[in-house]
Amino acid sequence: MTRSVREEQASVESEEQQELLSAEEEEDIEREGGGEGEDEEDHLHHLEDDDEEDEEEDEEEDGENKPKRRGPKKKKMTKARIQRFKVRRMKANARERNRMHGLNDALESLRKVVPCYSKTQKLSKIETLRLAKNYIWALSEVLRSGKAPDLMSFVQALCKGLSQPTTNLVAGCLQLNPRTFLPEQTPDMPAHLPPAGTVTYPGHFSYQSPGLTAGLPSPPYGTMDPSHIFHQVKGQPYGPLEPFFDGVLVSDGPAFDPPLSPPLSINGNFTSFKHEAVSAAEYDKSFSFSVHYGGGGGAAGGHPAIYGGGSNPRCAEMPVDGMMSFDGHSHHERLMNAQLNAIFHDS
DNA sequence: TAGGCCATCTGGTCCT
DNA sequence: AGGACCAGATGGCCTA
Repeated sequence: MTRSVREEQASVESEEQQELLSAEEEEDIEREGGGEGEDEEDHLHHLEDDDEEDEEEDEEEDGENKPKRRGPKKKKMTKARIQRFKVRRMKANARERNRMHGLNDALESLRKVVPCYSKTQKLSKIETLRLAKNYIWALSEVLRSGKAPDLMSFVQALCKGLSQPTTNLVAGCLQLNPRTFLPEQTPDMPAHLPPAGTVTYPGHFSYQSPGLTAGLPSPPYGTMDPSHIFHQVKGQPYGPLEPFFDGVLVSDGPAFDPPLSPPLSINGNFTSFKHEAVSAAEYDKSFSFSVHYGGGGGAAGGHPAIYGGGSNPRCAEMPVDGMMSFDGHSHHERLMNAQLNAIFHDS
């Protein structure tokens, strides 16, 4: 059953319960003070109620067989009490449903601002949270260090602690569209995006979150030049995130546990970034990374998990339709693709 | 068929 | 008292 069908069914059930609820409320009022229900008493008997009615009962029923219970007397559930309990329970259920829907909505919002958003292939709740945590951590590291990480370490930062399927999804997503991770402002930027929350610096790109929509909280991404984020730092194999990967670069699993509150420096000096030129020839030579990594060995062959996992449907058949995408190939995207090529081919 | 994921129900606890 | 929050239980759906 798809989620939408589920939700529809849930809403139908909810409506039915609303009707039932109002009907029972009437019934409750109608019956107030009358009747002594015996049928549903057993499983509701433990419930306490403060009604004045039925104060005296049950005392001699158990006799000496059971030890006397301390505390307030348990009161028998009358029909009216049962009805009130049901109404209360249904109200509580409805509230809980709404609460969980709100939680899910928030989670959906999070999915949209995290890399790899796809309408058709949604990340699970737990994976969304993990990826969001990694994303925040990686971006914070970039801000803190003031240096650009190489793409490899950035991707690995995103994938730390994620399941194999999600790792493959992230890797595949990155291959399909590197700018999904750190898009630049382009003329084809969705017009509905509000300028609010968009921080711009002279001479730099104004970064907007891929899935940012009006009404959503502004992610703390700030502004940065994507080419700086993804350029490979020569002589610096892992970039500023290197300490973060020491000893865990290849490992995959729950070992990853970055500090809960990474130092965040929003005053990072982005103007000190230098462009590292990638020639068009170099780009053309290496622009063929697709399909290279989907071998299917997973981490078994000693490779990082992002190169394997061909058995995973989430990787093998990447849903492109719902994926966040930006038309056209900008210079920056070509740079990113070139780096991706280098990464996936070198390993 | 087992396992993962999910929605929902439920009772307990805490807070206003 | 009532609502919010939480965690456990349960059952359905999907996939390998």
